[in-house]
Amino acid sequence: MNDVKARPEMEWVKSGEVRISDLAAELGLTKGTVSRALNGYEDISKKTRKRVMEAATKRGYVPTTQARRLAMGLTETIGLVLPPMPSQPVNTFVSEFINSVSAALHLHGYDLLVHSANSEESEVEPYRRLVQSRKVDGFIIFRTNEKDPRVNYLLNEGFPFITHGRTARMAEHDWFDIGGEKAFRDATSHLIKLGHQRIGFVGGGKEFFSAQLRLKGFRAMLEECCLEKVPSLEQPGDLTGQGGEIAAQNLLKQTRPPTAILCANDATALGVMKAARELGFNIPEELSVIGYDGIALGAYIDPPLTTLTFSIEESGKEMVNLLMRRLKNPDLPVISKLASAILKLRGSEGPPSSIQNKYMENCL
Amino acid sequence: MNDVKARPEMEWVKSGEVRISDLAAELGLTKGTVSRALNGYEDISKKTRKRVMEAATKRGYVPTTQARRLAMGLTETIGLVLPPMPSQPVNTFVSEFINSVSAALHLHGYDLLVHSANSEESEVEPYRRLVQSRKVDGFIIFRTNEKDPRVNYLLNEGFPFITHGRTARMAEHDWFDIGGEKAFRDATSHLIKLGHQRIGFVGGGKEFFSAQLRLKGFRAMLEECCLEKVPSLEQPGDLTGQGGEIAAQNLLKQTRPPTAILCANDATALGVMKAARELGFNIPEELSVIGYDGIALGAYIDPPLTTLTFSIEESGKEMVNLLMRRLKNPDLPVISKLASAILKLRGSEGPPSSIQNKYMENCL
DNA sequence: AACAATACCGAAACCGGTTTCGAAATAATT
DNA sequence: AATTATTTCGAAACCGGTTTCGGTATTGTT
Repeated sequence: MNDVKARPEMEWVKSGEVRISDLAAELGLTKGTVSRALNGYEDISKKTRKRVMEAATKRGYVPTTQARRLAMGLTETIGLVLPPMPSQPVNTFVSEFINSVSAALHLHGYDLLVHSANSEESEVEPYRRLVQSRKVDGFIIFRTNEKDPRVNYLLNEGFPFITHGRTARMAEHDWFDIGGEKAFRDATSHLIKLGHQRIGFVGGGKEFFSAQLRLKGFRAMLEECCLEKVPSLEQPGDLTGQGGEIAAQNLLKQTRPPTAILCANDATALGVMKAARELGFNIPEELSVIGYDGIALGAYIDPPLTTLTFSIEESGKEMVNLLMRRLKNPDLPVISKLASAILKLRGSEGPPSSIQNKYMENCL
Repeated sequence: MNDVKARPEMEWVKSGEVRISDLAAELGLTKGTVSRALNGYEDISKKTRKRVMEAATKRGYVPTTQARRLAMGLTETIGLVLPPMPSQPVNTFVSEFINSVSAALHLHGYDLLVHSANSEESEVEPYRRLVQSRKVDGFIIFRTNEKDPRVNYLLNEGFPFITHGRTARMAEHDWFDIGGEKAFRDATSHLIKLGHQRIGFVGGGKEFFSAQLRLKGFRAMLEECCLEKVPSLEQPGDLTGQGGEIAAQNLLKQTRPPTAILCANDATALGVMKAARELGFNIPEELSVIGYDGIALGAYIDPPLTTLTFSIEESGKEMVNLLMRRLKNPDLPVISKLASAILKLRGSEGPPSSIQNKYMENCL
């Protein structure tokens, strides 16, 4: 019907127009034989294999993915569902993560299907759809909650996935996480050594298990250093900049505000810094702030944000490896990997203006 | 082989296990009939259609995507190739964009395939692979260059795509862009009205056509206001924070540094602000800075970044609409949409410390 | 030289759908 | 009642590959 190709300067053959049957006909073979020749079966003579290979490259034959996948009964595709965006406007983590996951998957011949979650429907709906229509072989889940419906659904379904972050059912599924406890112990220790005694904490909501672990590390180090635990210094957050703002206001408007604030992630820290500035606190002279994630833009703000971090690229690579292992052998026992974050000092923390370390002297 | 399902609490049937042939057998029909019944063909009696529909929902039948797509000869998938990341660490634009595109595609029943570009190979290689293996029906391209190899390749191939940003061959392909000329005219005018006379500009590299247009708008407004064009005040950039830093140093170390700097995008602006601070310039008192993109985090830095912006969500939606139109009818004439950015004042600009507006008086 | 073993390839089924075509059954027309 | 038009569905081809199975040709054995 459309023989009007209408692009005269196109000289070389349009690629992707040659099918396996064309190759077969051209070579006087059947498509089965051609297929086996290309896929390295042993029952093909070196001579014909060579003929087939050469013809394939010469004609630019590339198998149609859809057909191959249908025949082989797999999709070679991994799904990644973006959490509803409005809740996390300030986040380069996502794109950096997508990039690393996509690159890692590509090494295994897999594609990445990115799906956006509609905030009006249930959280598991996108997963259900992708599973039912068999569009993916597995999932990469991040921002996991302690009790995560997505995890529940996929576990129930027996569908492969790996989470970024631990969950209440972490013994039943593969996961990758960064040791938030240890990280926050380190960060807290660092602040205490600088002389801070009233340290605030902005969390990530009870539902985020990993964020809870950060709180745990914070508390543990406080106790270890004999600093009293002040409930009002622990504020809930939601891993967003806005949540950080609100929490910071709650902290800094107190009669005895903290001299330092630890944040469950960098986005929160940005919000905290914004609120602190608006309330007239100088950072880091009057208030130290430490974040978590190591997003690249943290280096570009004033002052540069001190943060706890683990290479996002590494994370993606690691998760993909674990997931590939699972896909190759679904019956393997559950595996997990806990990476340790490092404290990246950049300038948003320092000694408090007035150092009163009597507690420390008593204790350490 | 694995009859050890090992999940006793799983009561309801695992979804996705029923094929169209199962349905057909159960109903005493052929799969062809079932298929037509489900897809609304007119040659099916209402009675059997109802039977089929009910059986389908009852058994939870969902067609296997791969098979359907193979049969229909389309992939219902759009490709998006991420540019190499190292060059743009500070950028939430990407994830926001992916999110909006993905959501918009979903409304049309399309999936988004995100591919990462390997910086070691040619820029078009990922596109070539996706085209040849027939994994996608079309592309969404962003960060287009004036002479864009990707555009050349796809045009030559006759493969559907839409660009975010104009190119030298914009008359030959669909595109969506934001009117950078007009936007920078507005921003420049705004600065001039505030009293600025020495205004710097940090560009996005000659290869980024849209960035060039922003420069054009800047120059046009300067001329319109009878301000002399100072070549040393126009610095090249690369749309990254680092590029912004370098450019800012070049600008601010001059004997007569500018009192305001316009940046080709927000990432650049962040770099400029960083360098300015390090050189001891107060923003906005001693230096006004204006960016372009409207990334959300701009609101969370100090001072909040004034920027030119157009809804990223709108952009994604608009581009998807144009692309869908193209896919439905490849022979339609080229179409394009130019949206206009708005100047979002947030605080990183203000009047210069010493106002000397003799030029303006002469001219306006 | 007769027979068994091996190498090599063709034929056909299959993956799970869609779509065309024609035949049978039913309804409408004369 | 015979003929024609419609409705409704079955049969089969098709999309483009992969994989199993069986049958020649070729080689190896005695």
